[in-house]
Amino acid sequence: MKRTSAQKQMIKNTLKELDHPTAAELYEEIRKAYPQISLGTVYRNLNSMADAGEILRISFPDIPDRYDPNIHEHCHVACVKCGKVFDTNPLPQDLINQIAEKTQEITGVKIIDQILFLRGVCKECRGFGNDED
Amino acid sequence: MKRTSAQKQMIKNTLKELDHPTAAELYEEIRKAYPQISLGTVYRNLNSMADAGEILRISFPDIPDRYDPNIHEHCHVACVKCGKVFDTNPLPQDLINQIAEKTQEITGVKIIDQILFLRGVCKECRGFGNDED
DNA sequence: TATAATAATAGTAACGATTACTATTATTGA
DNA sequence: TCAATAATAGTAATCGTTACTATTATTATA
Repeated sequence: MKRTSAQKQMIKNTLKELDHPTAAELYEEIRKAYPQISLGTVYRNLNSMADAGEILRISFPDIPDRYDPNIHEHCHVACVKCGKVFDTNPLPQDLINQIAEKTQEITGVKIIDQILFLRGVCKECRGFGNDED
Repeated sequence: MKRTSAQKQMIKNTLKELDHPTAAELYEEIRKAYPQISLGTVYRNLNSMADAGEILRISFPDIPDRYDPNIHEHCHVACVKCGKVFDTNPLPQDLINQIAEKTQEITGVKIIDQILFLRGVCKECRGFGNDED
């Protein structure tokens, strides 16, 4: 049967404090208060929470996975320069669903997951607007 | 200045023969005719072609990148079981563009790339329809 | 409350995709 | 023909993540 642990709680709490952290970022943050925590423990707990649907795993190519305690958010943007991930909250999910349905017809692949996957350059990395807009 | 090479040509040709191959799959196929080719050479050429916009790199999380000589295709589905990638050709790109534009407003991230990222289970892996539909 | 069964952990090794490095080979402009 | 230098082959290294294993800690129950 499932058991609690101090580590699990720390991971949950720290996840809420940081903004879309990677496993490594969580690890480093928790280590400040609890140096003996293991990176494997962070991954194991993140995985089980994600599998249980308690948190969201955000997987973009080329950058480490990031995690989100807000499971209602379903679309993110990643900055190609710093790798930071942003919410895109009021997003027309219906449009994405439409596309998925059509795709299923065309390809015969039974769709179980759709993620619109946006990449760009964030304000910070653009130097607050002095670049090309 | 840029130079030609037999390897580069083989990679280009084999890319057209296979269906959305990975670098490793290309490597294995080319090795049949030219055993001394190096995996690094395959990667290097795929990268330079992709950077030059001559081919498309398809990056899904958890599976190795796949490559497509059809640069007009912009949306793919991947099977979560076998990792195969499928085209979804007549796809409403405008919808995706709409979403991207709205996202740029909300987040301030200047969007440079949008990929709708569909995952599912392909016909083959579903056993030709004897599974749940 | 003590204890036995066994989740969960820490620490480290392994993995797989990709990139980096380096000595060698091959293309090409002169 | 040949010198300059892209491109290569082969191998080592990297990085995010998972696997492994001995140890620790939780919890149901005696």
